[in-house]
Amino acid sequence: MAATSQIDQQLVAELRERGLRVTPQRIVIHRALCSQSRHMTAEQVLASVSDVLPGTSLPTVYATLELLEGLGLVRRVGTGNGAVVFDSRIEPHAHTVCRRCGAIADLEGTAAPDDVLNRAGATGFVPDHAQLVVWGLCAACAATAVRS
Amino acid sequence: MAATSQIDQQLVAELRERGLRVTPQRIVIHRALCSQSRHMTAEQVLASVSDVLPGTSLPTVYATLELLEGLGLVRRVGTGNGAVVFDSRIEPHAHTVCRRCGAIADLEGTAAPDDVLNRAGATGFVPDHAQLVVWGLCAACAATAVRS
DNA sequence: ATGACTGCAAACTCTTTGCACAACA
DNA sequence: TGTTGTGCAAAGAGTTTGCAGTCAT
Repeated sequence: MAATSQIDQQLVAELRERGLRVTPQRIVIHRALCSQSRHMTAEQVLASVSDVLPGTSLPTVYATLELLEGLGLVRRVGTGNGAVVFDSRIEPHAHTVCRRCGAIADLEGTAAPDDVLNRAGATGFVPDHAQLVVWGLCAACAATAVRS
Repeated sequence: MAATSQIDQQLVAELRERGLRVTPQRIVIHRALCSQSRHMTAEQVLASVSDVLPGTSLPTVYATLELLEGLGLVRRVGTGNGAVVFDSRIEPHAHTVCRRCGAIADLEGTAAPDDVLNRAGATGFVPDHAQLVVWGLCAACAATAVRS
């Protein structure tokens, strides 16, 4: 694991600070999430990681994703159609999900309103993150749907 | 299926209009979702339905929930922690999900901003529904967390 | 040296599918 | 009466668990 990039350094610092071990798998999985196009499933992470670190197993991927989520370096996005993807973008942003093909895309410049967090807090709930998912048809699927 | 309530009538009308059959299972499953406390899992729906209609099967519950979702009478809410629940409230409203105990609650008076739908539409995406989920700790879990 | 982490295999949960029977229209 | 819908059983996908060996510290 040479060529310690800035991305890696952040992870290593977080791990060291908590007395957790720095392993090649954790480095590579974190890199995969940060560098690849976003919204990766566990399977996609494994595929990406396997190029660099053959033999890596799916249980390790899941364990590491859970760890990274706990460190706040990765977000889990659940769409409700059964798909769960992991996103390395921490800043609040919405996602669009196509009902037909399942494609997930970022929606830039759309944060969940503070209003919602405040309202949640008023009920005694302690919010830490808001996730906004927009359902519908992506441009490609909408085009074919019209034709039918 | 006597005692046709207003809830039932809406379902029957929708089914008839599309040439679909009106079956006891569909009536009872729809009633369960509308009358019970909200956010039911498929298993919970089955349990509730089984009191009235013993022998009802899980595949039928899933098929009917999918049908009702297609009719717009029920919403599927995916939280990302693996739980998928069904909600009979159609009006836009947010949900809070507890990271610790998994409890799901409604957040009144919080619709996803039109802004988001407009922005999604600007990308060619055809939105039909926005789902807003707030992650954090529910009041009960937050209280015990502080204590530790 | 020692204890945490990984890999393998298997188990587990949730959901869907195939097919024969039943029942709505 | 003709299909559509249901129930049963089994398959399928995705994720988690147990355990032995390995590796970071």
